Amino acid sequence: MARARASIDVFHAVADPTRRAILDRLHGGGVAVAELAAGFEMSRPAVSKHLRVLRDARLVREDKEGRQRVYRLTPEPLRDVSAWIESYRSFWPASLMSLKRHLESGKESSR
Amino acid sequence: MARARASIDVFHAVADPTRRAILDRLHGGGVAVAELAAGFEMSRPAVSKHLRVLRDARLVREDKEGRQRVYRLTPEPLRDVSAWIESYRSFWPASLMSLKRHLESGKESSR
DNA sequence: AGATTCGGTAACCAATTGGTTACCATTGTC
DNA sequence: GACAATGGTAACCAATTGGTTACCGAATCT
Repeated sequence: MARARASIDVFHAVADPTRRAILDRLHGGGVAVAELAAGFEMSRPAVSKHLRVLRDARLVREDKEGRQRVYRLTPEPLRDVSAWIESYRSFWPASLMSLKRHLESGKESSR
Repeated sequence: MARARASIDVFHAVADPTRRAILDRLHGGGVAVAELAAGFEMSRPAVSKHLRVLRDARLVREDKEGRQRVYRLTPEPLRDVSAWIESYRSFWPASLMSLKRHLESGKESSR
């Protein structure tokens, strides 16, 4: 809710498998376009267009480094998706437990 | 991972704002098609088509009751989306805490 | 049985999507 | 300065989407 229209359309951006693959690929750190595109079957401009959608959705950031453009994850907008799903969590309580345990294992002793 | 191709395409199903609205509308319990459609600007067949997509994605169930079809939420496939987003959570740690607190307040004393 | 209601599907249409090739601006190298 | 590398954008195209109207089957009510 902080920055009003922060996300142009995160749900739409994330709906495409290629775009999710791009995000997944960026998970390990910044990647330049050429290197990114090399990992896909499609042409470089096609990847560029996907990157644009991701940029518009604020899911990635573009850093100009020399003559390359390095793309990096900025997945904060996914919070919107997560928040929306949150209200459906009550329908699968089992997963609640495992998530809780997951969080617990990260923090150890809180309560 | 359990049932292999359980979801035809949850991400796609959820990408459309109307379909999300339908799911939200179903949040309170089962609703028949006519009543559902009344809540939207578009025609009844248009809603029917959205329902089909949601059905294919296993996000809703259709119960025939008399001559009505009552639709109900079966949002388990959203777990796939949630799981995918999970790996990006590390990028916004603040939310981790609040979620944990949210879970804690719901269960109170576990272990 | 006949009429009515409920809702899925078919046929169709305009707009959008995801891909292509061609072109261009910018940056780095010789 | 000339040339190569990098990558965004334009123009175009086929396939998909989201909507419409028309039709039809199934269930309910006289």
